[in-house]
Amino acid sequence: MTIQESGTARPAGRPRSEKAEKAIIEATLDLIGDGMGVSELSIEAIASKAGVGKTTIYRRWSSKEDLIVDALSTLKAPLPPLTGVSVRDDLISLLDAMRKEAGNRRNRCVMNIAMNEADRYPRLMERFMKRAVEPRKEALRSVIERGIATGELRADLGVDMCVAVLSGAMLWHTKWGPAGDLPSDLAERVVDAALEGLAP
Amino acid sequence: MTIQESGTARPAGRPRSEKAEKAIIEATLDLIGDGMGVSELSIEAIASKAGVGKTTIYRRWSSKEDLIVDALSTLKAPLPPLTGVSVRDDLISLLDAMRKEAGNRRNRCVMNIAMNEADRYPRLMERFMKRAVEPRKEALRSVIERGIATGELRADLGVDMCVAVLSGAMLWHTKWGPAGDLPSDLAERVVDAALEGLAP
DNA sequence: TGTTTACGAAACGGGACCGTTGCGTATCGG
DNA sequence: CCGATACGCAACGGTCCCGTTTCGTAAACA
Repeated sequence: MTIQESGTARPAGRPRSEKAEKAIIEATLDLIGDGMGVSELSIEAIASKAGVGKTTIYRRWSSKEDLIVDALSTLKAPLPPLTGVSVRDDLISLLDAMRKEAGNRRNRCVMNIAMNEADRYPRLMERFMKRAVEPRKEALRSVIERGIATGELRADLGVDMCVAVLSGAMLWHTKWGPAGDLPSDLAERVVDAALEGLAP
Repeated sequence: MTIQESGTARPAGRPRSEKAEKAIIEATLDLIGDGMGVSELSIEAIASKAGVGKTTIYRRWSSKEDLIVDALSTLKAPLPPLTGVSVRDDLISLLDAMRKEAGNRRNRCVMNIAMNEADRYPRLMERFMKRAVEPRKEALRSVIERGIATGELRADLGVDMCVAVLSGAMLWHTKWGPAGDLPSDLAERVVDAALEGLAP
């Protein structure tokens, strides 16, 4: 037994390929992005698409769920910067970020997974929710709470109802709105409709 | 060749069992209700759950998709009666119907299928949308159009935006709201929040 | 150079379903 | 009773994927 040089113990032998690992994650996300559900994803398909042997996958992850958890974790969540000037502007920024993400194939299908398979893959979803959904929900909540504090929003509705109306309207458009990309002014129109109300 | 009695030609031999047919449809809906996606449904599982031979299924439907189309078609769509007095009351009726349906295990999972698998099973979804989604959307649209005509709703938003805000808020609650059944006054609160707006 | 570990490829036995076929039985009309 | 058709059941060969193992090769270190 030799003395390890630095703090990190460098194991003997050939090191694991970073490139293979990236390729596996990418292949996984690509397949999810092509509309695959969790149960339809097969290790063989991922390995084939990544140009990798199955062994290389099993060496790193002990189950399909573990792999998917790691793959989803690499999806970064860059929330848009908020000016903090008016609540209306910040809400538009947040909802417009939702619109842009909905235009991305990967993000859209990941959202599908989040909505459909939560029951069957609870710990996968728990982690994914924490990583991707909660930050957005929290950002929206904090803007709404600020609006309630400054009087820009009604205090009697509750934060959840405000979140529901705003993000629900965006969600509806991504799912059942006219086909094609969402119009670039959608976020602004949604916020104005929600803030001023449907009644005159 | 004998003369057929009535107009309907009664084929010779043992008639197909109505009971088996019902059992197959029920088993299919049950499995979907248990969270199965379309691709995970297997004919063998359906046959087993229905207490039926696979042959009995293949004799009636040539593909899994055909069976699912028929099964989904049996889900009735009893829209609530509308008083036609105030637009607000009719909107609450429609949204409360959504709330009640969301509490039903079968309907909830059918909704999941509609939202997730539309890309992969287009003709299945086309038929299902026509049968289950469109009538509700149309009912909502017609109430909203009436509201615009009578001046109870703003005319400048467009019908789609109103639909999005109202049903989007309900959709959000069913998916990401607090766990458990939706509160019984949810529809009323959603309608009031949407009509009067989030701003004071 | 030799050791150690990772690599891609291929093959394994096993399981789930597929869609089909044959079997013995049940249920209809004639 | 007879012919026709449907029934449940079991079995078929075929495909896909599982998770594991073996193989020859590649890349790190001593």
